[in-house]
Amino acid sequence: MHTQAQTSPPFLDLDLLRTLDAIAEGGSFSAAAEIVHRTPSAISMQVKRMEDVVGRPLFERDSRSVTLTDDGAFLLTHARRVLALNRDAMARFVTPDLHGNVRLGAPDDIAERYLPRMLRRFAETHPGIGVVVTVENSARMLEMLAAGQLDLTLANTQDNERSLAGREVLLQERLVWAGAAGGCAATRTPMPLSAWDETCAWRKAATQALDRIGTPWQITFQSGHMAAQRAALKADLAVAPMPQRILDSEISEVPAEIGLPPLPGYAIILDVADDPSAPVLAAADHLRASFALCC
Amino acid sequence: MHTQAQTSPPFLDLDLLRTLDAIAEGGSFSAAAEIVHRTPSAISMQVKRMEDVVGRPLFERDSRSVTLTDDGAFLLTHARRVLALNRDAMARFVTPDLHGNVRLGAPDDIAERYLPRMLRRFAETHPGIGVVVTVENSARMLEMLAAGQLDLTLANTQDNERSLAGREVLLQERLVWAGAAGGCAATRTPMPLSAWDETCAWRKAATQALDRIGTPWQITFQSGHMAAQRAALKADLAVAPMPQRILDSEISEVPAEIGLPPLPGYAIILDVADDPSAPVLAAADHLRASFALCC
DNA sequence: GGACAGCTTTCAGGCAAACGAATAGATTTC
DNA sequence: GAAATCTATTCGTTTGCCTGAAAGCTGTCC
Repeated sequence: MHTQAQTSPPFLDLDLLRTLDAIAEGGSFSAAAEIVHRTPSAISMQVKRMEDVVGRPLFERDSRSVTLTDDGAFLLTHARRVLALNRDAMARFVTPDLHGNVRLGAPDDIAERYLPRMLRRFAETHPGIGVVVTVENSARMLEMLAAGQLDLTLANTQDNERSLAGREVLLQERLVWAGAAGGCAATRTPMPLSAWDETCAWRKAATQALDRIGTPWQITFQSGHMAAQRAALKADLAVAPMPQRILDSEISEVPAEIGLPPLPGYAIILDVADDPSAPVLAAADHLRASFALCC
Repeated sequence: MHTQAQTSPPFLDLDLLRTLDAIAEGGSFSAAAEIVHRTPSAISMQVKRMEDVVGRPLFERDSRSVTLTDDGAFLLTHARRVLALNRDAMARFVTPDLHGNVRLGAPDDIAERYLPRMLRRFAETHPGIGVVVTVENSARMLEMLAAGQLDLTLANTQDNERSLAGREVLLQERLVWAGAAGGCAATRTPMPLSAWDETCAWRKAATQALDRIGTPWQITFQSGHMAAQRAALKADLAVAPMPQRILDSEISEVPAEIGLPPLPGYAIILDVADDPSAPVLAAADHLRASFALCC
């Protein structure tokens, strides 16, 4: 017997997942074949094996080109997570004694909520690399990156086509109207808003949405610190556009009955300076892996 | 040439990682062979291949038994993450159209910090299953489970033999004395403690440890909400027994010089009602996978 | 001390996967 | 409209991994 006992779940080998990723990247089986250094026939058979394991088609064959099915797309995001995780782990062995400093920028909501965890694990895999974190607003950090003052940076941005063009997206998420649980700030006129400064992507999204439906608003609280923003919301001083994930027992989404306009999504992007050093590349890979997992 | 081009990083196939996990679980190559339904010789060769890829020994051979090296242990945690991620993704295909509701209980520190992420990914893999979360203290939730008001629950407990007997442990962690970074609350007499109510496993562990060395203490802050606890710590109002993972830039471990007694570990357990439905089993599996990943 | 029972490892066969070449289909090109 | 060129797939051949048997090793039992 060579079939897996049904006690252990089926699994797709990394080899197959890498092929899936290559197909998505290259756009065709033959392009993928070059990427993974195999023949097109091998790709074809690997795809067949994958479809066999999951029991569902992963591609729609147009006899000219192939496109991912929903199941294929799902498996692709899974594949990318696993591959990033793998790269991250292998870094410990292939680049054992990488040394140097990495200057990383991050907006404070990310710096506060995600970076501690992520950088702790990075220190495990890359003990020789020091990370210097600069916390500023997203626009300022992109400037610093361009000016050579940062090696790589995370940033928040709106998730429309124009903003994301050519950018590497780590996370996309819906913005919601957040306010004190049970609070009434959203019912006041003009509506009190808490926000970062004018460059903030969330602020722009919120004010544009309000202007579109003609709701008057007013910035009543402005701070560059997430903690201060949260305090303002908890005190019911204002409402604010926030990523869904910051909601907790004290800060909740403003009920739909209030009639606030829907907010667009936003994205966290990763931007790396030109001609990055090996430590910078390692840090970038680690961030990719961490975000792929922890969202 | 069949060696990987150096452009693409080396990788260990899931097959090999599963073997590594099986060795750790079984304690020997031959035990692992039974687990993965292979012969001992295959295990031996797989290990050799793994060591070849990473370029370092993963096991120390005692000629009687094998023990993991540091590199091996590192790779094992990586392997378990990847395997859990895989099981989770495969659930979409092996249990395609599961429908129903799951009533899940969780203490608020877990509900606030972990569940949002975990449940979002669960919704991806099991779109037909709705999850209703109840947040209460751990003791109350075990009662509700016994009363049939919950289908499964997470709970905090001390990690001694008696508490864990027959329980499924998802996470074990050290408790530390947490206080404001640079704060002095721990030096006051009696020592001000922040804690949950009397049923809380952490509180019991802390007060017992203090009583044992005769340090006077006093509960100066009591709340059923994690956020409120954190606020009390940040304000240097009190110290509290906390899992290590909640430490951040504002809340840090009380320095050893203060002389506080060592705290026991604690555990997060998963308890499932008798005769669970298929959706409940799927949710339980997802929680297992998520916890294996996120710590 | 010798036989045994564990363990890991090595060494010959079998089988599944990848290669290379050829096939089939569809769009582009002149 | 026919050749050219791009796809994905199928057909034999070769390579790599697993199996099974046998060997080396080290403690244990009688």
